[in-house]
This record gives sequence, structure tokens and C-alpha cells, in this order.
Amino acid sequence: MRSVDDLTARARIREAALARFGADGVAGTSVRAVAADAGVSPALVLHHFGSKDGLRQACDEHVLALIRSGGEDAEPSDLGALAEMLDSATPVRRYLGRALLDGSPAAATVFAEIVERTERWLADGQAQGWVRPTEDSRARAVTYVSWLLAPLVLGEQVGRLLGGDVAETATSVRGARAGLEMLTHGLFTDDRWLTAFTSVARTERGR
Amino acid sequence: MRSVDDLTARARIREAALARFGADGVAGTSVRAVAADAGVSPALVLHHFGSKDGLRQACDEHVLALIRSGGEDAEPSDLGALAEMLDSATPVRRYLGRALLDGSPAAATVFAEIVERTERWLADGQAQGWVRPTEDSRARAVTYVSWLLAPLVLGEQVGRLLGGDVAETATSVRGARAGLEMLTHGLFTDDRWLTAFTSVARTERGR
DNA sequence: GTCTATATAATGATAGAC
DNA sequence: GTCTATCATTATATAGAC
Repeated sequence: MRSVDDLTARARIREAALARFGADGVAGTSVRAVAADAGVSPALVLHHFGSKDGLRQACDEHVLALIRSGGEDAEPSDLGALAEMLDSATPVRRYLGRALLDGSPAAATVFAEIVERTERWLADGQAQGWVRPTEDSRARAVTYVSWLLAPLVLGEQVGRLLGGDVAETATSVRGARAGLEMLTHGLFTDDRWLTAFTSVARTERGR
Repeated sequence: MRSVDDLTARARIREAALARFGADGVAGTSVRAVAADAGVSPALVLHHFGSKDGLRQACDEHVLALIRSGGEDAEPSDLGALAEMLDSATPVRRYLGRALLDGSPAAATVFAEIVERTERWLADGQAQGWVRPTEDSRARAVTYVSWLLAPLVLGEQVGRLLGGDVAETATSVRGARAGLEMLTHGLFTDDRWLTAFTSVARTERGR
């Protein structure tokens, strides 16, 4: 693991901004705070990135590159390489969570790309017989990804209720196991909620 | 539906703050902006709520009361009364999403209460035979709730990829249906991911 | 590349009239 | 209850020396 002062000042600033933006949000973070964390003057931050928004964009692009590098090779979007990358880098996880909520362009791209990969992955599985068929494969992929990313945004809440620290390995293992259980055996033993919902949706559409 | 100017100034300010806080975050919202939306002077906002943080607390409590009123009577925490309430009030949804991410006390309470209700609901279902048994009912309830609330936080992303407007009825119906499908029939046809994960988790713990 | 010093605008909050 | 006027602080951003 490389230490902090191995980085150039520019990279150190970006790293500090990523952490701050993730923790307090972009609006809740001042250039001064980032500069202090990075051990430089506020002016240097703006010298390198032009403006606060420029700094935000640089963080966006950095995270986007990270996500892309950590998933294109391995099997797409299951709980594999991507989850591992996110699990090892808490600041990135937090930043991405906030970016998804704030709706930055890069976050939208990340989400769309993960959905794309997931949809292909599920289609492969369906062809090979280990994924159940569905009428609306797009909606399934989107919903699956939103479930996959949910702990990323709700991590603090999940962590508190599951005992350990947020994103502590033991904690996330409990959640992931419970999730996989529901995804393989299902949660309900019969169709009652599915049929109930379908009829409600029909009524809704028909009125 | 009651119109905006039926409300007292105090309520109008709170309503405006809820919307702004939800859209731009607390840090990204100025007292002046809230005052402008509510059609009052900035000073009046602080007169009624003491400080910006007081205003935030008032919003928290209001949302907490809303959630409690919209779920205690009906069947707890399935896609029923709660989902309906959230579906009809976009500003509340957005506010709650941000509050969950920011980790306000009220948001933590909301999350914990929903998990509590859900766990009881699932236990009932298990006793009556329409919910599958599990080893870790707590983790399952937490994970289920995080999935239930995922579209709330990732709504913008989900909406964009599913075509329609965010939280448009037709759009959310597609996602909800896909989710229920996975929860009743399961997503995978065999144990491959569950066993793979279990063995990985064992290795992780053993080292 | 990095700093100090500073301009300029916006922010949360207060005082006091009505 | 509601306003106008204002203060003190903090914000982003720039200028220019080193």
C-alpha cells in the first residue's frame, strides 16, 4: 500500500477532496478544508483544478476510471471484482453514494454501465440455465443493480443495525448472505404478493 | 388537495425547506432560498425556527411523524401503505433519501422502526408458512428494507434507465414487479453463488 | 508549483421598527 | 408575526511574489 506523501500534491488534493466530498457532500465542503487535509494552501487547490467545480469533476472522472478498471476484466457485476474494489476503498464508496444521489453525470454513467454489464451477465446466465427467465429483463437488471448498490448509500444505517462498524467485513457478510439467500431460494413461498401487486397495477392502469 | 396558501407561514416555510433540503441537500440550501420559496423574509425563517439547524430538525420531526402515521395501522412495511405514502409525496421521498445518507437522528430512527416492523412481519409470515425460514432473521430484515428503500435513494438513476420520469407510476411499477418476481421465484436457479459466497466468507474468516 | 495577501460575494444570525 | 437593515463570518476566487 502506497503511503500518502508518495503522491504528488495534485493527487493528494484530489484524494482529500474525494474523502471530504464523500463525507460531507460537495456543498458541505470548503476548498479550505480540502487544502488543510492535503497540507497545502487553498490557492494551490484552485491553481490545479481551476475551481471547486473543477475539483469535483476531477473526482468524478477518477472514480469513473476506478470503477471501469475494477470490473471490465472479471465476470461482470456480480458480487465479484466490483464489490471487492468498493469494499476496500471506503472513501470511494461514500463518494459514489453521494454522487448517485446528487445525480452527477459521472455517477449516471457508472450506474448505466453497471446495469448494462449486469443485463448481459443475467442474459448469459439465462441462456446457460442458472438464471430464471423474465418478461422485463431491463427492469430486472436495473432493480438488481439498485439492490446491489443499496448498502453503498444506506451503509451507515445497515451497519448500525447489524452491529459492527459500517462496512466491517463481518457485518457486510451477514447482509450479503441474507441477500443471496433471498435471490436463490426466494423470500416468499407463494405468489400472494406478486399476484396482489399485479392486480393492483392493472387497476391503476385501467382507471 | 389543499393549496399552498392555506398553510400558516410557519408550515409554508417548513414545506419549502423540506423540498429544498431534499433537492439540494441541507448544506447546499441557504435560509434565503427557503424564505424566497415560502414568500417570506429570511428573518422570519429564523424567528420561527431559531436557526438553520432548528429548521432541519423541524423537517426531520415532520417526516418522522408522516412515516409513523402512514404505516402503523396497515400491514407493516410490505409494499403497502408506506410505499403509497412515499409514492405520493416526492419531496418527502427525496428528503428522506438524503437524510438516510447524511445520517440524521430522525432518519436512523425511521430506518430502525421500519426494520423492526419488517422483522415482525416476516416472522409472522414465517409462522404462517408464506415466508421461508432463515438463520439470520435480523440480517434478512435489514437487507430487505435496504432493498425496499433503494429506489428511494437511487430513484433518479432508476427512473432514467427505465424510461419514464423519476417515480412515474408506470416506471416504478416495472421496477417493483421485477423486484417481487425475484423475491417470490428467486433470481438464480441453483446454489452456485450462495455456496461460492459461503466458502469465500469462511476463507476470509479463517485467515 | 507553491505561497501570502486580498477582493468580492454570499452566508447565518441579530437588532429593532411596525 | 413580519418586516428592513445590518453585522460578523465564511466562502470562492484572483493577483502577484518567490
